Amino acid sequence: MARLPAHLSKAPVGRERLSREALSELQRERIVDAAIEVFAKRGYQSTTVDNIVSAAKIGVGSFYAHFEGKDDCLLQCYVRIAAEARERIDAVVDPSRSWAQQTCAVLHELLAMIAAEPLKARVALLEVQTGGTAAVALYTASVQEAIGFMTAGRAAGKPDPPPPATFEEATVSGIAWLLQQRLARGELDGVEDLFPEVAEVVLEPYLGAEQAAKEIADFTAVPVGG
Amino acid sequence: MARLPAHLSKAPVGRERLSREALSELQRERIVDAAIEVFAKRGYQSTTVDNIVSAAKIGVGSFYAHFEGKDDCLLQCYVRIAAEARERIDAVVDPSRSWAQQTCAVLHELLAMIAAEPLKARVALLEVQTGGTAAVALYTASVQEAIGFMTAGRAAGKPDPPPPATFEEATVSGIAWLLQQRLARGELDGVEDLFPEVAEVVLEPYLGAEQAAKEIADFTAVPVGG
Amino acid sequence: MARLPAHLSKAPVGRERLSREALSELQRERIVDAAIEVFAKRGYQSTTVDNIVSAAKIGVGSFYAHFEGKDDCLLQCYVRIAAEARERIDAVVDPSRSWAQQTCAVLHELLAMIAAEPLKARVALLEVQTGGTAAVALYTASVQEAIGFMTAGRAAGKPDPPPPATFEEATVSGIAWLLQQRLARGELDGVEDLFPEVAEVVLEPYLGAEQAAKEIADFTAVPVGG
Amino acid sequence: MARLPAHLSKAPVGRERLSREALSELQRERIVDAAIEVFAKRGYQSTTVDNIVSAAKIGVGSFYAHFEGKDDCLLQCYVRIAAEARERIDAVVDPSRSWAQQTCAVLHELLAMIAAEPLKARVALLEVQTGGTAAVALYTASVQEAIGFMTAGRAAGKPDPPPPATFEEATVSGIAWLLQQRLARGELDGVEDLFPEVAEVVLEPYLGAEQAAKEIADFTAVPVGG
DNA sequence: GATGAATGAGCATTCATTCAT
DNA sequence: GATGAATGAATGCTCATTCAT
Repeated sequence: MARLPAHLSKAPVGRERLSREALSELQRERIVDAAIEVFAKRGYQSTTVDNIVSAAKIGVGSFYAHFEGKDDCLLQCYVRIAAEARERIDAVVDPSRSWAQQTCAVLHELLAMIAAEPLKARVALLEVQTGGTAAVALYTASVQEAIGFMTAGRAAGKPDPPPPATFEEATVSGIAWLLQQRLARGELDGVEDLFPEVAEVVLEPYLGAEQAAKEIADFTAVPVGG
Repeated sequence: MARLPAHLSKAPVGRERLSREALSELQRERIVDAAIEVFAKRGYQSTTVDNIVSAAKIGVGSFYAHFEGKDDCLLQCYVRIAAEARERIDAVVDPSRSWAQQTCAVLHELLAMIAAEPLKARVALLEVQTGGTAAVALYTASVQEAIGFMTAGRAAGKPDPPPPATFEEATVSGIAWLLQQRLARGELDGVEDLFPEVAEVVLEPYLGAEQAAKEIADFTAVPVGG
Repeated sequence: MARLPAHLSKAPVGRERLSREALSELQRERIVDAAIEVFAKRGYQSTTVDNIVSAAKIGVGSFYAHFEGKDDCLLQCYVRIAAEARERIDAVVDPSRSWAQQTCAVLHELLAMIAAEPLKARVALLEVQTGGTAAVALYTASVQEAIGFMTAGRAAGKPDPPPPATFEEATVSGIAWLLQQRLARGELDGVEDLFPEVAEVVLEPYLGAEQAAKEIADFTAVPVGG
Repeated sequence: MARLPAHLSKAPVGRERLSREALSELQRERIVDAAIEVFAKRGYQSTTVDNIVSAAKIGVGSFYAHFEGKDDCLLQCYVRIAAEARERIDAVVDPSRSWAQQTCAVLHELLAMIAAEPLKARVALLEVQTGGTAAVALYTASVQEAIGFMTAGRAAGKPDPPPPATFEEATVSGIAWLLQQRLARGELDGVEDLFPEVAEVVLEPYLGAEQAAKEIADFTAVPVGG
């Protein structure tokens, strides 16, 4: 079937239902894509609504039809990136495998995503910090989730003595920071090569150096957890 | 009492020397004090020069006589806080003692400072991040210095196997982040109680769990390293 | 009456074409009109953007949508006035007639314009001088053009001996100044009566007193060169 | 007698009278000198009081002790330059000589002064125009005086027919303009070489080309009117 | 008399947001 | 639904002027 121009495509009723609901959603996606790029390149604070609007090739009015304002747009960018990341990570984590292998898979995928889409990473890790209370809250929630996941390692590794209560928080934060710094400095090449180190930092306290190294080696042998 | 010529009217000789040169410096200090509070309470980005000026009870002109602009003001706030921190830490670190004890002293003093002056901590750890390139560079330098200090632990503890290359970076960043989060959430009570945990996170990888615990216990017994 | 879709609501076909493109141009004209008046009445230097904005009854933002700043606004005022003047002069000059008659026509029209629109004259002759390099350059170019036109009189009149090289420059400048002074002093009444004198000052050196007087009399008899 | 430092020189009563009155006057001269240079180099409008104060190496307070404000300072600069010019011209004009020779002497000295002190010329001819009503009025008065002097040529030359009423105004203005333009463009080299042309423009209408050339030649032979 | 720190009104400019078309 | 012209509050900053020392 030939592709019709958008303003004529509404005719078929089934299509219509789709149009109303999803056409708008499609447009929003387009804007979010453009916004992510602009936020990443100019920084949140010095991005103007006009910058986004120009990049997305829409009118200002359309922007405000989709977002409550600049804050909200950043929020939605974050939500989108987080959802994508979540999806990719879920696709890669095999719940039947050990916590250590799952952790390796998560970390590996995380680094792969950052390497593949540094602009998104920059928005999700860096710019979100300057986007006001709501954005920071969302980010913090993600960090908390990661902390939760990591804390499961205590059950898995039964470390003796157990690390202090704040250990997971410090570690997750530390890794997030590490990645931010690389992004801020533009040192993106080889982000993936950080995997062994990062994995070691996470696993060692639970499993001990020897076992941690073994798990990492195992994972590296068959990366996607297959 | 007869009015004396200006240059004679200030009895104590020392006072006069102070006048021109240092009176201005005193004023700058006053403004920096006010600015720190405002930056901490409103956030750097949403602080206006006028906010600072009102808080410091000076005219706008005076502000610009002391600072090149808002950026420069934040910079000077950071420099001031960093210098103070450096001074306090130097006062507390006894170079004749072991690396572990020195580290404990640094961490303990750091937490004490944060607990005592959370506003300054917030500016130095949080707001400085959104203050433009120069401010971030300064902050990064401080972090690097801390990383350098921590790396000295490798020689002290001779851990086998040694932690990965990025370990120190991740740990320093992690702790900075941890503290930032508490500050951001306003969870300041008990910041000092974090000392044992934080110290453990730092010492354990170099000294092992047992020895780390011992050092912390030793330090806690005679805090200021006396 | 039923509400029509926007693109049909403007009955005359020609109107629609005008809309987007020219409506903005129309607005700019309105602002320029207002700006000319304000510049003339307050002087360029002590005119604020706000003065213009108030006079034009627009928002500040609209001003900056049309002009790069105050400088640019003056520039555009000058360009507009110069274009109008050029148009009127072209309409009045008959290239088939003698240089002397053309010169009379130019001078006469010039004086008529000044008499009719003293505010524009004031901006074009006076305020433009204080409007920065670009504005002065434009003005200087106009003066040079006038000098070029006048120099053609050497071929027409074959004066013996010829006037000195700087004669035309001094004369054009002198007349410009004369008119400026009258404008500055507000002595605008009867500017047109200056025509015989001004024309004599210009023509005499090329044609001699007698012939100059004759040409002026001829012109005055049938002003618009008909 | 040895020169004492200024603050000790008041002792002798006679000196004291001088001090009070003239010391202040001397200071004012120094400031005016500095101000002329600054006005000439930066333009009146973009000169700040601070610029002048720095150049004159005085405090702001002293500036306001001598001048009512920036306007007044320009005014006094103009007055000073005009007085100097007047003095130099008076020194060079021999009232016993013919009007033509006196005119030559005036014009020659004028050009010499401009060549010798272009900064002063720039202030007196250019910057004074942007210095507000009072300054312009003063300048206009000078021009009027020159017009008066020139009009005396009518009696001297008995031109037939006499030039139009505005002739002198146009000529004086034209020459002033000519010189301004050279100053504005920085084309100062050879300003003195303009003398023959300028003199011809002024003399010719009264004396006719032949006689004018003769007077100029006579003057050039023995320049200073001796 | 001289100083310069302090003042704050005033300015040009930006940009998030609205709304008529 | 989409557009973008118009808005105007808000901001950072300058500089003429004052006044306590």
